[in-house]
Formats: sequence, C-alpha cells, structure tokens
Amino acid sequence: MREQVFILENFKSFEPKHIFECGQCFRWNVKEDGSYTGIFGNNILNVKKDGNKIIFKGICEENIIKTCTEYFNLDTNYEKIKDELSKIDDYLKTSISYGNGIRILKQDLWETIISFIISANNNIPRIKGIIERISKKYGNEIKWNEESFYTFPTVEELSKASVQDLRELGLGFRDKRVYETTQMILNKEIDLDKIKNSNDIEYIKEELQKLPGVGGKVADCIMLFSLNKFEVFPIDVWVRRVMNELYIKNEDETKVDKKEIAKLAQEKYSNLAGLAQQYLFYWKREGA
DNA sequence: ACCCAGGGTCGTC
DNA sequence: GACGACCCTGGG
Repeated sequence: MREQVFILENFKSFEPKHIFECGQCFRWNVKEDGSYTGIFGNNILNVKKDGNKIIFKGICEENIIKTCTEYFNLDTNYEKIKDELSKIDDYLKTSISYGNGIRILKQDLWETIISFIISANNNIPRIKGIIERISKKYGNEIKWNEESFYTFPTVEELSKASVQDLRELGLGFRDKRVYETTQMILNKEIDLDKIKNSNDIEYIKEELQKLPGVGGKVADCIMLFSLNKFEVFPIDVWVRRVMNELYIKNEDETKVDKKEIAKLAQEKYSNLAGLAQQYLFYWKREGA
C-alpha cells in the first residue's frame, strides 16, 4: 500500500487533541509536533493541524478521502450541533468552547465492544496499554516509515487467546469477559451485522448487554462511539460528578441515582445527549 | 510503605 | 434493588 495525503482547508470543528483525547478512542498517540498517529482497521494515519489546514497522511486500504470522511464523520455539521447545544445553558456553552473541536468517530463495532469491556473500573493509560498488547500479540503488523503498527485482531484472531493468555496481557478480572464475549460473537450467538443494520436503540442495547462485561454504560459507549447514536448518554464517574455539581448538588455524588441523571440528560439534551456528555466529560476530565 | 481511584459489571443477599 | 468484590497500575 502506498502513502496517500488528504488536506482539508478552512474546515471548522476539528481539533486533533479534542478528538483523540476526549476518551472515545484508545489507539491514537500524540507526537512531538502535536500531530496524532493512530491505527484503525488496516489504515494507519497521521493527523496534523497546521494553521487553517488539516493534513491527513498515511496508508489506507481504500481512498483516503473516503476513509477519513467516514471515520471522522466529516459530513456531520458540528457548527449546527454546537449552536443548538449552546442555547441550552451556560454550563454547556462553556464546556463546548473548551472542547470546540471534538468530533465523534465512527469506530469499528467489534473493536469498540472489546475496548469498552476493558474500560470497566479502569483508567485510560492502562486501557491503552492492554489494547496495544492485545494488538501486538494477536493482530497483524503494518509498517509505515520504519515504524511498526499492529491492527486490532479480528474475532477469529482474538478467539485463539485463552483466558489465561488474556490474564497474562494484564486484563485482570476482565479476561473471562473478553474471552466469553469473543466466543459468543464468533459463534454468531450475537450477530454484529444485524446490530449494525438496526435503527432500534432498545433492541441494540438489549443485544449488546447479552455480552459478558457489557452493562448499561458500556453499551451506551459502544452505541455512541461506534454506531454514532447521538441520543444515548453514557454515565461514568466523571459525568456523574459533573452532572451532580452543575444541577443536582447532592453532597455525596456516589449516592445520586443513575436514573435521575439519565432523566435529567434526556430532558435537557434530548437527541444530542451523547454529544453533550462528551463535551462535559472532556471539560471535567481536562481539569476545568 | 500505604492507600486510593480509575469511562462498571457481576454475583449475592 | 442495594452492596461489596474484583486485577492492576499510576499518583498522592
């Protein structure tokens, strides 16, 4: 595969740091020049913002423009979305100005399922390390500019890992969950194509939660970061914290019922709840 | 050295 | 429906 380049000029709502560090993805790493390099599918890409230009460079299986347009949701109008969300209240307005260049990626369903099973009661640096080790052991090597990258393993490739193998890669108690989920998908007990082709949120969430290690929050993340269901609202410790601070004001945030937060999010943010969640998450986590 | 918390889920009461 | 356990690692 040869290297391709794609340059966007004067494109609004695109900031690599915001996109890659808002917690939706785990395989993008910053370089010294502020650009990010990552691997998705069999594509390796470097994304650099230079003045009014966004430069995509790398090796893609297909046309780089098509690949980037899909992966970065370039056809989605974030200006319009941000305008709409900014009107809701000043908290959201502030969080949006903080993470103004966030875009939700369209990531591979299978990879996103496994990644977020690993995310349970875990921290981002460790999650990234685990996924990298899984890819190095069970994925395939692709070289670009003398550097080696490893694809995330396919279902078949990862199915060769035993529970013990996974434990040795540092998954901890998530080893069994990843193993069983992989087997269920391999055996077509859960049909990922059927999920991809469905528009029924309730059906999708129900199906995803049949997988070991996938509860409500992980299912929401999968739906948001892979299937781009912008109306779902994943509630993790950070979002619980910020929602309590801003609106609920309970003295003990751990006592706040998730249902109360979900209801509030639905009322306030409605069909853009997932995006609101992402701006709030990034704002809170980056130390606002 | 010790303790705590991290993009939660699961089994048990 | 609440409650504690759970692998492991970086940071206080």
